[in-house]
Amino acid sequence: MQADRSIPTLDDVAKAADVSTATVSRCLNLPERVAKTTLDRVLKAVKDLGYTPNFGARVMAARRTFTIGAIIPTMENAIFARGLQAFQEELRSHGYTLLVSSSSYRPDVEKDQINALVARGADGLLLIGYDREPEIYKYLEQQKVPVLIAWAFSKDHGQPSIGFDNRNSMCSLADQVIALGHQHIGVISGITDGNDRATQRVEGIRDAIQKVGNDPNDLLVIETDFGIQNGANALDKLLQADPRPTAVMCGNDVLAVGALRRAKELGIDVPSDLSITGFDDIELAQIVTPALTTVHVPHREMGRKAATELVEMVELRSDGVSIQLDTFLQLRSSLGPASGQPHKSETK
Amino acid sequence: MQADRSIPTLDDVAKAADVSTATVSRCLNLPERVAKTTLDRVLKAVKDLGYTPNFGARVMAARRTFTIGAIIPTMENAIFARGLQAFQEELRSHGYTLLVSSSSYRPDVEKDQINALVARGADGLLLIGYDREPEIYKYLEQQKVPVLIAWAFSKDHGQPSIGFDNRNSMCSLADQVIALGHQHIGVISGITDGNDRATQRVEGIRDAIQKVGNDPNDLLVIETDFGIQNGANALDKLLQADPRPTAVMCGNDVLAVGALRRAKELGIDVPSDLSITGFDDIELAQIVTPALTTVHVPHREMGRKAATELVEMVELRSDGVSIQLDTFLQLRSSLGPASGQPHKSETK
DNA sequence: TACTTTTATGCAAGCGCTTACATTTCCAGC
DNA sequence: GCTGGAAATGTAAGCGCTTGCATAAAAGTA
Repeated sequence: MQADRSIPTLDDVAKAADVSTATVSRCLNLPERVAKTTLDRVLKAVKDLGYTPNFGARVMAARRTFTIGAIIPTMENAIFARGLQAFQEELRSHGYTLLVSSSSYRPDVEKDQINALVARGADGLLLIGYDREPEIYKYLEQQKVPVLIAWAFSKDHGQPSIGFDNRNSMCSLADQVIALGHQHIGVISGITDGNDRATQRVEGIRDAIQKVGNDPNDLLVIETDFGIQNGANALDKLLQADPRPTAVMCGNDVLAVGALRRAKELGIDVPSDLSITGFDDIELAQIVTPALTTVHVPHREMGRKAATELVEMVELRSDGVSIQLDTFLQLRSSLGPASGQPHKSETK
Repeated sequence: MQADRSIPTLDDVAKAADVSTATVSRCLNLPERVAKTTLDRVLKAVKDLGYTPNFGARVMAARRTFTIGAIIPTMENAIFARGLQAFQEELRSHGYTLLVSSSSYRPDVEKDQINALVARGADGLLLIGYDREPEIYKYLEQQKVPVLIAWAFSKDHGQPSIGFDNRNSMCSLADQVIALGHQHIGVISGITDGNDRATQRVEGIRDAIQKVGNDPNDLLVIETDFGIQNGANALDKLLQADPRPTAVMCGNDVLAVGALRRAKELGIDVPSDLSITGFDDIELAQIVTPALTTVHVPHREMGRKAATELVEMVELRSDGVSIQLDTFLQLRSSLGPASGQPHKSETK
């Protein structure tokens, strides 16, 4: 009961076990280089004193933390959660701890957090998307912290990344929408400024429009912050357009669910009066009624692979490779033929 | 372009600005105690070199990190997300950084993470619920890390906490369910072992049953892991019971949404054939069809208050107080009168 | 002008740990 | 019983920063 003595240090343990601090340190880090009997004695002392190594000191002396940092735009919903969970599990199996921060989609906050994480000695960083000030990349390079970008993939960026082609994926979905006869497509997008993923997705839709010979600039796009409510409000605006869109493509499932809800509130039937699509295929997408047509993103796989790759980078076995994952269309009932278009069940 | 020189240190800055390291340190930490001209010179050097303080060293020397750690059971869904977001925002306004880990509902993982966070110098910790090995509390006390428990409130525990009365809240909901004529209630609960919140919620239902003079031990309870799918599967089991329950009360909204989905798949109409209730009132609850009757928990308020209180504790202005928040019943359409019971719209 | 305060800076001692290198101990082999 | 090399342990020099104390410079004061 050495009650309120202060926190025990390596030194205390060394004294208790009657060895040098070096030996204690070795017991903790390279036990095989210590005689069995001393090991036992030291370990007992550690236990008796309830000793835990001071991380700051350890970091400083050993220059390694076995910590990986991740900064995601938001924790408020499932979009990043599933991938991150897989990321964490995989990291854990490699002996790393994950620390997460969320930036609320604000570049300045993200910058602070990158700083915080780096200063705290993160061995590596997982960041979402490419778009950020170049000086951040410069800083990271200078600090020699390996960075892996996730949720995006593009050949045009130097950074190693693991993700999928947001543009092409969305384009495929748009192809499908167009094939169903939709001429007037409205888009509810996340804020594209500083968000390459959102930008690419809108571009994908434009690509599809261009392919069929229409003018991509006619595309009706509403940008809005993240959130179900925002999706709902955006739909209102879209519905005022003339001609009114017959299909609304959303930049992500959350916005789509919002749009869906508002449509329901307004008595607009989905999909017969209006088609709505999402992107991500989060769990929510199959829960809502009607279930959401969306682009399926392999979140777990992405998280897992990101972890293995980042560990490789941290342990200097890799300079960082980029991996492209495949998405696929998840067709569900929220997408149907354009109203007024001929289709099977049409009676009039 | 002092290209690949190594990471700049305080020393480098001191040399560049031609002052002592102490002065540089002061410029960074107590700028008001430094002459304006030197301040400018030092700040310029800091900028030129792209200097960032080494956190480990700083922690070691100053014994403060301005970091708060939080360990939540899961990031995979919104249950903790909203509260945590508010928690983080509030912390940020006090100058603290939040680091989050998730334990996947596994006590051993949680223990590791508590260790990791403490070792990393977290100034304070936010933990969910009371139930964990006593030695963890002992360790935390020894390490002098203030801990605040959230998402639970009870007078029977020594730990300061901020939350609500899980038992009473669920009891009120059960009262309501019983008042609607439901005699056979099935329960889908999270795993109660090591989870006081889940335990309390089930107890709350038993309380309500007892109040009306029935035997609380007759209550049909299925425990299952977290997840929509698990909720769905649990419903299957519950439906095999004889007599079949007319109402299913779920330990949280996620399980409830799963049950709802399965009911829909089985062609069971909610609420006319079966009532389903949740707990938490996450966004999902009002998105599903029919919208979920649930217990509303003031997540944001809880997060915000937890942050202010924990900061008080960390800065030794408080020993930790416990705060109880109120929940309220959020009645929506997934709960109706027991089938076969007389009610307004009954025709036969 | 000489003397006391105040303000700005420097000096140097750690903070708790790791690790290269030095030293001691042990034991196989003769 | 000696000797040499391997194995175990100790010594001590940092890692990069903060901060109490000492000192120097500036500003009042009479």
